Amino acid sequence: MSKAGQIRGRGRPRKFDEQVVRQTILSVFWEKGYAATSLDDLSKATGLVRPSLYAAFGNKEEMFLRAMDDFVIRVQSDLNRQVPRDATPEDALRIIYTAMLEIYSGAHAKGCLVFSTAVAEAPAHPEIRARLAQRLVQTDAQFRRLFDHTAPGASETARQAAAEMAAAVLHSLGLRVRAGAEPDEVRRFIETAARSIAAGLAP
Amino acid sequence: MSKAGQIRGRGRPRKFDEQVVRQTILSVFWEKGYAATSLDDLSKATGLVRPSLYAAFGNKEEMFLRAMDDFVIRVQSDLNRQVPRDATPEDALRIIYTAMLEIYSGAHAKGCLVFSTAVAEAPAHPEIRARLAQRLVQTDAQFRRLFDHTAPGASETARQAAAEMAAAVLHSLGLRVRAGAEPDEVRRFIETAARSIAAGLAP
DNA sequence: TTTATTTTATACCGAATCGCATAATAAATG
DNA sequence: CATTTATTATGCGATTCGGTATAAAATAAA
Repeated sequence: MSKAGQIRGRGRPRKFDEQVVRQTILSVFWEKGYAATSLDDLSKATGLVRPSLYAAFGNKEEMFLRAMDDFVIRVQSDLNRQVPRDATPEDALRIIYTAMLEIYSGAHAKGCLVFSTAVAEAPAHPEIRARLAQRLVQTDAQFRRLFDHTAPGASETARQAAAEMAAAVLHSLGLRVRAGAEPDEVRRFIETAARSIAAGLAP
Repeated sequence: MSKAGQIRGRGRPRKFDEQVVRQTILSVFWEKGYAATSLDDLSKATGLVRPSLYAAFGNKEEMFLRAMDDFVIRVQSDLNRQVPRDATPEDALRIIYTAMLEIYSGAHAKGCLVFSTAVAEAPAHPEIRARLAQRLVQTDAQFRRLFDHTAPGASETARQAAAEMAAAVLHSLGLRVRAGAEPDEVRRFIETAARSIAAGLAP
């Protein structure tokens, strides 16, 4: 309860910033994965003692679900900032994939919190699986909207096919970075993928 | 040591079949993931007591590495059995993806042991990461060879691009099944993917 | 000041973890 | 039969795990 933070409540004031702590939790899960992250890890990283973490964010799974949300928010805002409205499909894909490569190749964390970390926990945690499934359909839909906008001349089936291929490339991108692929190698992969997906929209 | 099994050694004979136990270990890791699988789980499933597991297969990470190998062997033999030598690229992709969907949609286990489970452990376990990376390049190379054989008329860059796209679709396939996508939905994804990749090889 | 409320700090719980040390057992070998 | 070797069975040990109970501290409201 009382996560508003706006109005100072009645009792003892918190000595932490909820947004900062959420970003810290995200970074720990991102770096170490779900199972390998202990509540002690989170406690040490955030400076909050375990009962405070529970009171503020619930149990470990709820913390991870929040981290997934925060991860998606960060990615989306990054993409919205970088992708111009009037790009060609090929350029848009190049920009998106390059931005994702940047995100996936962070200082410590490697790969995607959703496509590489959440995926492993999906069988055991229905909530995580549901969120992952939701993310997959949203990604398909976003690419679909991108192509509806940037390649309105292409057929509907072509746009749908391109969207699914574009999503597949994104999934593969996360995997390749997580596996430690060389950045140059990944950039080449991005280039050929953008080109061949766009080719399916041209004629 | 003494894994040959061919000649009965000197000491007390094993009362388990190594191949059977390896398949059991694979199925447990496949179903529950790496971190969520305890040595007790493996012990119960195999009927072997923990020290016997250690003596025969090493520690948990070594067991998982073996499971990865066994998984790949099973997949490869399945594909070799199903993919005809003279198929078109489109048919070959359809057959391969459909077979993989079948494998990924097993009774209990859902998804790919390599692309969904090993991926999560890659940051913490260099050996697993190395094997995952190796698997990625081998998959690319296999699709490349497939297209070299089934679409010799296409340009080299077209074949290479198609191979990388085909691998990306495979990675995405594992994710979608793991996330609980409906089989019909996945089959439709397979169909459009096979078609659009093959289209890039035709002209 | 007194009371109510919220957060923090300390300490603890029971369960589960991996790995191993040791002893009992079963076969081959001399 | 005695010895050697390999496997199995028992059990522990030290640690870590997620989660919580309880008390101390800090602020607002009465």
